[in-house]
Amino acid sequence: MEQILINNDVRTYSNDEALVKTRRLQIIQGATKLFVKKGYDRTNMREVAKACNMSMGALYHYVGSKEDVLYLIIDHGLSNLAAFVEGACSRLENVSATEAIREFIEMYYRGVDADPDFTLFTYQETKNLNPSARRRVLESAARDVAACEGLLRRGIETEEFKIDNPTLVAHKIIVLGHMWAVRRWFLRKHCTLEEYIREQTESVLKRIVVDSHVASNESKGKQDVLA
Amino acid sequence: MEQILINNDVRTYSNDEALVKTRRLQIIQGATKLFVKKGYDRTNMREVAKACNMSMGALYHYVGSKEDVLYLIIDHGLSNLAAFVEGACSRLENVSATEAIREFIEMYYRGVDADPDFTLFTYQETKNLNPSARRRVLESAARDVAACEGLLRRGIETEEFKIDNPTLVAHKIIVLGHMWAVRRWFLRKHCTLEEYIREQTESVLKRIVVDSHVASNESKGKQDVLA
Amino acid sequence: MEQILINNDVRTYSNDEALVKTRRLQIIQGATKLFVKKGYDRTNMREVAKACNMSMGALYHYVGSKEDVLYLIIDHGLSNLAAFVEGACSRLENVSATEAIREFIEMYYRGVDADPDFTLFTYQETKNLNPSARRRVLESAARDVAACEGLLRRGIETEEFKIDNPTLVAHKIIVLGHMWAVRRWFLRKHCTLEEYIREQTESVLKRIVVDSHVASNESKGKQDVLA
Amino acid sequence: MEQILINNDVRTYSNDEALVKTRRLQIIQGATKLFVKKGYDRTNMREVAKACNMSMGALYHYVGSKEDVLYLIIDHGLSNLAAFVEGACSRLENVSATEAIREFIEMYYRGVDADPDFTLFTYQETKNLNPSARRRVLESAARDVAACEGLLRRGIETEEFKIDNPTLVAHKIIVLGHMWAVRRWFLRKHCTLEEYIREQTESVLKRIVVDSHVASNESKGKQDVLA
DNA sequence: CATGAATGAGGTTTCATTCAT
DNA sequence: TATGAATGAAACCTCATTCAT
Repeated sequence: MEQILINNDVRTYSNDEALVKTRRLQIIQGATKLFVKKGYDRTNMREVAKACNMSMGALYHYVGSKEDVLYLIIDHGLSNLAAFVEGACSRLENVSATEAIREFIEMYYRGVDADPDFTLFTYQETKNLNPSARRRVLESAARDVAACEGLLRRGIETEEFKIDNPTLVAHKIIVLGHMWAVRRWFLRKHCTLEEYIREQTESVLKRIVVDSHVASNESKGKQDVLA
Repeated sequence: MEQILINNDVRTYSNDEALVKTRRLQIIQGATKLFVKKGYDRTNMREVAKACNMSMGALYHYVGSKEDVLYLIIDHGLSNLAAFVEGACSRLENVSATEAIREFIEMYYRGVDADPDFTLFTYQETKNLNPSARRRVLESAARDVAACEGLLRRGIETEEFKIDNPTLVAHKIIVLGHMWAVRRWFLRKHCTLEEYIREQTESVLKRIVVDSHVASNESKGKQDVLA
Repeated sequence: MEQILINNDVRTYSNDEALVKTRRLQIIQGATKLFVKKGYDRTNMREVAKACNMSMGALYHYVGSKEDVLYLIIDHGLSNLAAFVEGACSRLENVSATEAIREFIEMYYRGVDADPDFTLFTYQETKNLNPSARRRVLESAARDVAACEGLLRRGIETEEFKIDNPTLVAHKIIVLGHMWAVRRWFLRKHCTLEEYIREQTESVLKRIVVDSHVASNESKGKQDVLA
Repeated sequence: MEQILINNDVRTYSNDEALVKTRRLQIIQGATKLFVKKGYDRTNMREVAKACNMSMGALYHYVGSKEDVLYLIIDHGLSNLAAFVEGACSRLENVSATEAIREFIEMYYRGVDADPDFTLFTYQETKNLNPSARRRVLESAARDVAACEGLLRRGIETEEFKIDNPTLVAHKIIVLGHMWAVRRWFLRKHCTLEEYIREQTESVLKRIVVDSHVASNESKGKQDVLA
């Protein structure tokens, strides 16, 4: 009888961790494309195996179930995005709040754009996850909002910003980033990523920067608006 | 040869149009709840029939396939929302552009809130529609944006607004409305619909109203912010 | 509670015999066309009702089941053909055996041609009848052969014919008549009914007429062959 | 995208051609018996699977649909019969036309007798095939007739035969072969295959052989008739 | 006598998962 | 470690028949 191992909450029959990692990446890449194109439920494991250049048996060596594949994909995407966010925040500790928001938006939106399928995917398939996995996704999403909110609150403390409900503003920043992926079919026809980033950035700053600070940022802001 | 009647591109075996309408509404109401909760693919037709208080046979009297149910739901929701939008726009012909945008946002967001399941649903299940039905959904979504864009352009002509890319702004107004439904699980915890509407309204207006007009609207705007 | 009546082995709720007859003819005509085109099993009762200009309820007033419809069709066709055969035989009592066979073939083949759908139908759908109805069909078919065989035996007795196995010859005459309907798709392209009848007639007679009689029929036979 | 392999226009999920061949033969044998006994439409796939000693899933590994099973059966039977016919014709190139027809009839009828279910089947179920498969069946049937007609025309050229409409005669030879299978229920009671073959052979030859040749074949012909 | 809406058993087909090789 | 044939439960959909109107 073969030994059953659990690695990262997902079953495998292999105890070669490096191999498991490699194969699972292979699975994530193959399956994401399919799931995004056809939807999770409309894709069967034969197709997944094919897209990963594996046999069905091999697939089930590194994964315990179809839902595990979904979980791996989402887990992978969330980690990537979380790394983006963490990296951004740590690098923004020493700039002005205004500049931090500017940079955060730019980085987050570029992070979404780097793997738009993943973002679209979370909007469409999160409901198919089991409750605990779903909670993880939602918590992760909330974490992004919280990170952004942290920057906003810093600006409030330094009196650069005046915001009634920073959570709401942070949330808006985040979801408008997601929309760049989710509404690609529409936005692609009407603007570039750079335009989109500038529009959301200026819009947010105009809403939150207190008047006395506007003056100091005027030159840069004006350039953007006039560009 | 086969006795197949079509209403609205959806097959029925009945000639009684009123009955078809009633039963289909029954189906739409029963199925939407289920589909939103479990997802379209995870819900089977036996469950749908039960939720509609019908037998399977009766269900298939008024509907040709499972996908038809999806189509009916989306068609119904789009019609409702389109009616909202049209109604709004016709009533806003004689007010100032600023006031029109205020009212449009209020009405659209309340429209979304009236049936949040439907909006969430379109974000999750549109991909399961056949190409022609999917096109209809996307066109309808584009129509909402266009309606809003029309109001913005009116403001530009009257020089109330100054906007670089009105399509982009209109799109933002619309999707932030959708987000009220899609991200309910988050937003419910942090604000009411009224707050959400006010936040997006003020944010947008601050971005687009030209300075000389800000003065004239100042009293009202201040009230909002301070409320 | 309505009275249940049986008429001709088939259930009806009506006791107006004339009406039953009319409606059933209506059913036979409507259903035969459909059954021949799509096959008995592929045709549903909704389609049958439509083809008969009846509601489903009306259909079931005059017929107890779908199989009853099949039974009525086959019964009707067999009666017609049996009448043909009986009529033919009675009119042929006083002619020479050779002439009788000539006329029998002509009449039988024309009988088949008068309703080719029915003959095709019996070859395709007899197996769908219940055992007792199926036995009736087979017996009826055997009766046709027996009638023809009777004419052949008459010729043997009068020494017009010399036949080893009259049953076999009679059977051939009958099935070649059926083939005119069953293989219509092929024969239509290569001959007319008249040619077909002449070919089978001459072929049979050449096989069975004793030499001394050939002389007496020579003039007519030659004409046919040379025609 | 989907891993669907096609062999012979019929879907399979297996790459192992030999296995596919084996399993399909298994399916053909199991299903033919059932389809002939109960009819195609009255037989369900569960029964087919059981008759083939397979699970439903295994069945659908080697076949894409129920209609595919029908198609495989008919394709298999047609190939067998075509091989018979081709073999016969090639071996008959160097014999007299009379002898060729004798042998052709013998071989064709024995070919029908080797798998009478198949012939009966084509008469009953061809209509259930999709148009393109149906055309193949009809073309194949026409090919048999054409092969026979070729032999007849050879006899006409060598002046062994005199025939007005060789197509019609060839057609008769073929369908009377089919009738041995289709009307087994009748013929079995009245003659053996050998008698049936002799009867049709003599009948045909008497019809087509020109008088001067009859003499030369007289001895053999007489033997046959008297046997 | 006539209607056609309703029923629900049973049909075909798919697919996640296992296991012998 | 790797393969892919096999399983069978469960999905969608049809349709003969009944019965309230």
